[in-house]
Amino acid sequence: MPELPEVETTRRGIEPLLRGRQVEAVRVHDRRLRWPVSPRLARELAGHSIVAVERRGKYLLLRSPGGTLILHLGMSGSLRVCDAGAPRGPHDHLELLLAGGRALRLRDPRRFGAAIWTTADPLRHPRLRDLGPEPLDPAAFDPAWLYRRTRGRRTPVKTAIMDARIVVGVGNIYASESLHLAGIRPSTPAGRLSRPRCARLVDAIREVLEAAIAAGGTTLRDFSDAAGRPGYFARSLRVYGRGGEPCPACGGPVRRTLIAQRATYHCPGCQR
DNA sequence: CGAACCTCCTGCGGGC
DNA sequence: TGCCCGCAGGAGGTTC
Repeated sequence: MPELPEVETTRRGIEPLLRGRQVEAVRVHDRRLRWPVSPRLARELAGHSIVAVERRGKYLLLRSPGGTLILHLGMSGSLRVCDAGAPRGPHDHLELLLAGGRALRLRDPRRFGAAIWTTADPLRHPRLRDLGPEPLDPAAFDPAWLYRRTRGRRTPVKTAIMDARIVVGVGNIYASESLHLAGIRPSTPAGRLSRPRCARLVDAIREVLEAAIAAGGTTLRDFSDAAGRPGYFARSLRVYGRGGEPCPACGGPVRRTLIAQRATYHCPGCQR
């Protein structure tokens, strides 16, 4: 489910409620996430306060003096801050009980998400250390980088921009959206992109992600922010999920294809 | 190294 | 109404 805009929307929602707040206890209701939740988490986080809520790619980092909780929402995860006594759903697997009677809950029906506890530098954790640049940081993600990292690669450009070692945060929705905005066909071999087209694509990715964050993310089915509200970017989607509908730019029909087994949407008229 | 493919898991909507 | 199938926003792991 969540790509960078949804994760950032979540981060912005939970940060003011978590920062400076003590975690009184940790409840693990089901440790069977992508990797089993470490038993050390409850022992070593309880009693500490959250000092920062950061994001790296699609990962959230909850820092405390005792260590860092690294969260990933997978396909179906969401975080919610609620009253500690509010009824718990069957997929609320992890719960941080906060001072003041509230709780942060991780809900994840498919359990593709992760909750990783580390007392070391989280940015050097194997899950994070090889991540590429943040797309919203112009100093980190720029046309020269994209150009260099795609040379010699025959993989479709859509697959390349979904590769977190090239750039983080772009998932299946925003890959199609960015390529449409940039006028680039998703199946184009990444290594054949010219420098100017790399520049257009970098701009498009940034523009799409920023607009999506401003709208609170995309809710297709079940994404909701920390307060349980949906995101409103779905109505701004230009091609994703719109196979057969008219392209907003030229009016021609949007085509649905399959790239690397993932649904892909583009306008054959606008994208070359 | 790159590329193709498979995998984890639950829920939902469509077709019959 | 019920059942079966395909599909879903991610990404790690294996194999060649």
